[in-house]
Amino acid sequence: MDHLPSWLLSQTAAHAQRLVIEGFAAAGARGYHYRLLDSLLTAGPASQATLGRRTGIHLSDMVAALNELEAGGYVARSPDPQDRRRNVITITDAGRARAAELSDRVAEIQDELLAPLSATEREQLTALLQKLLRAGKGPLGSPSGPDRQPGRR
Amino acid sequence: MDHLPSWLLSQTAAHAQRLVIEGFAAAGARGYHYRLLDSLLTAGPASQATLGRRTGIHLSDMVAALNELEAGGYVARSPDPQDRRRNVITITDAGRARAAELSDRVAEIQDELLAPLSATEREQLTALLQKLLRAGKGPLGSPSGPDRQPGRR
DNA sequence: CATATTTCAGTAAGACTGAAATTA
DNA sequence: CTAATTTCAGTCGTACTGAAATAT
Repeated sequence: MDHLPSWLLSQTAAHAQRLVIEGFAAAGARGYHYRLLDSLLTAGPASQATLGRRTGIHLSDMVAALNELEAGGYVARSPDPQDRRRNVITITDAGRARAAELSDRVAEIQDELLAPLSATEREQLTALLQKLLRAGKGPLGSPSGPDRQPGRR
Repeated sequence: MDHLPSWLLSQTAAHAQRLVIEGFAAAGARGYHYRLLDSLLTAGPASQATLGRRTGIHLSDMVAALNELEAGGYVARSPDPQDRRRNVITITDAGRARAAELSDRVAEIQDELLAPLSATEREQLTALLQKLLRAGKGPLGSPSGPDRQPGRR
């Protein structure tokens, strides 16, 4: 049983998630919040659909997660004048501060999680997981670029 | 974001779990069932509490999972005459067949999951996850041996 | 017409908390 | 008394399905 990669992944992921939840709970945050703020910071404002593609968060979960971030003043939702189906999500100054705060916690969590591994082993693990993920997600890797103008016809 | 080990673990584990759920759904099973049957096969009959320690399944979830296995005729629950608080869980012949069936599916799933990795990389990944898990679970590793006679006083 | 986006209601497996009843 | 075991009722974060409403 402890030779099955799928089981090992579930268990280590559960362990990692325990640490994340524990680390974020004190700040009243959860994983989705950090994922979204980080994506907005590093890749800029985007529609909810694009955010979903970038972060792997389901569009149906996006609504509630953004509601929470908006209620905290960490992001702003504004209608896109170019495409009135869309909301443009922008990070606020408070959101930037929040992202920095959560980023610190995340760094601590990685250290705690990876404590049993050497620096070389950590890099190996990261590389292996990335390889697994990139290949597993989709044959073409789903570009997930910036919102493009939809074909007007 | 895709440099954070905790995030990579969540994502790869989610991917693995999609495969497992998909593979087991056709057989009307879920992960807990396989974990329990495998533990009964390889480590023998046990009380529910011991099974929980061996499989990492919560005792509060154990009840429902064993109910399901019992309803399928895969395990038998019988009171322990030595300690009337306990149930002794035993795998049946049907349970052994079920375990073999699920085991085949699990093997297929590992192949699909690990397809992007070479044999050496698969071993590396397994070893790294094991190291992470053993160190992370508990400083002393929680022996989880066979049911011992409780102190009679 | 088909497609994309946002939203809502509900489901699911896994992991957990808290408490009750029984027995050691 | 304390401690262990089984059971039940519920919560939680993550992930997903299906459908509606709106706009392209």
